[in-house]
Amino acid sequence: MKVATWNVNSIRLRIESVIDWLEKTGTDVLCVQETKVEDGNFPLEPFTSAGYNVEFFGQKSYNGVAIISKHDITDVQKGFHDDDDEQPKRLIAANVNRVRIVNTYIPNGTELGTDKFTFKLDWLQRLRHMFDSDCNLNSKVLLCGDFNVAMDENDVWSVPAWTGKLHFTLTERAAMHYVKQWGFADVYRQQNGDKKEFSWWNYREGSWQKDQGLRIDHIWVSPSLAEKCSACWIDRDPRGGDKPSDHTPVVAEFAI
DNA sequence: ATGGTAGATTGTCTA
Repeated sequence: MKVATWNVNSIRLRIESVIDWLEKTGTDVLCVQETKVEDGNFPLEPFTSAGYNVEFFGQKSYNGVAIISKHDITDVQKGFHDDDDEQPKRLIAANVNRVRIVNTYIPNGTELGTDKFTFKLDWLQRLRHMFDSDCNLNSKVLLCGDFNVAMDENDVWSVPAWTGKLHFTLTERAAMHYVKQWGFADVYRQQNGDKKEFSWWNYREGSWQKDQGLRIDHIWVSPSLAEKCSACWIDRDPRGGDKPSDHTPVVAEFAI
């Protein structure tokens, strides 16, 4: 089973390239973030025509997540259990092929010391608590998405440039590490050692051309799923195409 | 300190 995560930065604008990529790569499950569309306007038809099921949870203009799968999608959860309607649409979870898949668009944080930065840290606490209460460490659990955190020095193009900056502060990394300590392995690191590759490049400053990016899109899995992982890679092709998202897909393959 | 680009939307907000 091939599982991917991709922040598409508008599913409606990117619909053709997403469908093309799915068909070209034969991906079984694609988790997308920043769909930026209300559920009533989600472009469902292109996916069903291509043989995929979709569960989505979105809002106008901002945020929005979806799980796109060749297999049946069951036991869908949208948002945290205690969220009200006003909360940003940043999490969708479901069972696919007996794997609990949690797809998240973790808050950006905007700027250190702001309410939004605090919101990001609090959100990560809630994410950890969700695994504590809902998931068994012995079951197959996969957490993926745009985490908006680079976890170690090989995840940023320049350590001096990023030290103390949003996405790479010790505070954010510690909060993210607490989530990881539930029992997750980063399958990209497991499969690729210290390799330095990125999943996001700023639209500004010619970042893509200079390969000045961050690895902030991740696939983390529970121990029984880590055992089954045979490969994990970053597919740079979509980022180099016409009118690209600022993120590119991360893919993991499992022998299940 | 500011601006550089992009998307949804149409006056700004978010990233």
